[in-house]
Amino acid sequence: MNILEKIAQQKGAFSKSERKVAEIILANPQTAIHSSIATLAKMSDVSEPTVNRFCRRLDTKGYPDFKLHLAQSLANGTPYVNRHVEEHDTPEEYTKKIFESTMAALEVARQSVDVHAVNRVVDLLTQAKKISFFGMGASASVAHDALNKFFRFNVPVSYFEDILMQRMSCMNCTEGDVVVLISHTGRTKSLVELAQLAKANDATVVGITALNSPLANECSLVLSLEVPEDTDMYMPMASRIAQLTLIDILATGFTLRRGSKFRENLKRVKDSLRDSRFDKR
Amino acid sequence: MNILEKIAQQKGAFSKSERKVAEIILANPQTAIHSSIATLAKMSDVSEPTVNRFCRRLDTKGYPDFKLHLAQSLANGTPYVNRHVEEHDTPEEYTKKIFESTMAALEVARQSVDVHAVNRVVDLLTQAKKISFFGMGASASVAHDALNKFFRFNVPVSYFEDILMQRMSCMNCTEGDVVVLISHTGRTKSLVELAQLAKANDATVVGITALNSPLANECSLVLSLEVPEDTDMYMPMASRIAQLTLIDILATGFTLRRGSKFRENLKRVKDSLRDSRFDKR
DNA sequence: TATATTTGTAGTAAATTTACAACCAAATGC
DNA sequence: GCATTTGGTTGTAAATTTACTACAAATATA
Repeated sequence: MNILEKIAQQKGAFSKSERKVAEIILANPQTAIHSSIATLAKMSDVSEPTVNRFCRRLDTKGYPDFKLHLAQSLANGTPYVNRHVEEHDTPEEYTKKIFESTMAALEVARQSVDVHAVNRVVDLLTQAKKISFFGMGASASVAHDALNKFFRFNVPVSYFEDILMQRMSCMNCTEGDVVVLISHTGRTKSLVELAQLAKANDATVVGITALNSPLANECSLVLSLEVPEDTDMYMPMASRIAQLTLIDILATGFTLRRGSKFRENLKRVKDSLRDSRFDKR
Repeated sequence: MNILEKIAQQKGAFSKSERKVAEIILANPQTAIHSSIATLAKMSDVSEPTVNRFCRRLDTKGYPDFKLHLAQSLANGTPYVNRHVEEHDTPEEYTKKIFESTMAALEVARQSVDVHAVNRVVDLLTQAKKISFFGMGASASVAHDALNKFFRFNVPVSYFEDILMQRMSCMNCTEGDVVVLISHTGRTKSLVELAQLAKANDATVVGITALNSPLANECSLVLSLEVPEDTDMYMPMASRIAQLTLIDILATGFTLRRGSKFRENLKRVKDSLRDSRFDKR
């Protein structure tokens, strides 16, 4: 794994002085690889052995070995690291951090995606008589987005915010219908109930959720995403972006499966929006 | 340039002993980065200073610096680029491409964000009496997401899908209200109308949209995002993700501006969701 | 107050670099 | 044709920098 990401991740487990070292390195990794242990110690305002201990804590043999790892992480430009926003960050800083954290989260998510599962879900979706997307809270907007995408495909697709409407929709399911349930934690009670309801009515239930969660256990098929979430802010951010990207992937898989003729149709759908827009200059 | 290639290229220009060093390094570079200058000298059957001179000939500061360069060359990694999905891509391929394109798009977006504008919008939002988010089509789910976020802040916030409701909401604006309009192209007629309506009623109109677009021209303040969009699929993908990230940034700026006491309140909001969830194992 | 954890000091070992001398080969002068 | 010079290459040894270990002081924790 990217060692910068590792530093950011383990920052909580470090001691006070070690954290100082971590800060300095994260703030300026390019400088770090060109510094000796003495220079870095001085920059971080700690002693040399502390830097050394810091390196060991990251499972490296020592400082030179650590530098090697760091250099490799930096090889492809600056890597994206999940850095938490802090109290006194300037707008410039938190803007940068959020963009980079989001990118880092996507990288982690990418590696955790089960491509075979994606393929099977695309299979299911292309054969579905009807597709429904449901999510609560932050995941509701993801479901909403999925609706937008799949609606263009001229497929019967539904999405409801209202719990009762969701229930009724799941009640009316029949074989061949696919219900996609979106939840980061997989512990939202009402979604688990929807899963049970839909399954009882012979629908195929796909979960975009955490593995082994109550929701996952009720699903026919689970697409799991591993996302490092910044809990300091008490708001789901990265998970939602990863879910949306997964929706993009499913939608793309769908159009590819349908072939080029189908995509011409998509263009017509897009063109139909022309009247609602001002002309391009 | 990759230093391994450089060694291979310059091999002719080396002296006899230096060439020996080159051979050894090219044969097993992985071993080289973990060896000291003494070990490498012994392996190549030359003296230590020869190795040092060899390093300098490659425009490095010395042996440690050379090792750093070598390590970077050995780090396997491809930078993120916007790669278009193609007709016959396997699920593996298009999954990878979409993730990478999304990350590449975020990187571009990050560089195009005007931090000062972000800061001013955060200013406006923290002082707003009421905040509204509107968007059509794909941007509707972004507005929806913004609602989710700002709702937690215990601020009067609204979002409507229905055009008439949107209109009425803008009609009822008064000074101190902020209306945030989201549109990738900035050419959606109904949004431009909303902007005019809101402005006529003394609301501050913020646009998350393209610069110099009809919508941008009606806004008090514009947050523009430059996003490379994959038009082959006829679906907005990257733009939406960038917009969401921008919403995350605004929300984060908002909480930071409100101070730590406010964030404790956020935690309470989050905790209040506990009853609707299954316990964590 | 006792104990564990963290941190720094000082000394040591290792590694890298420098300075210099030996060597070799080609070129020049005698 | 042989000695001498010159330029470059290589290795030895010393100097310097660098990283690490052991232990003690300081700090936090029970």
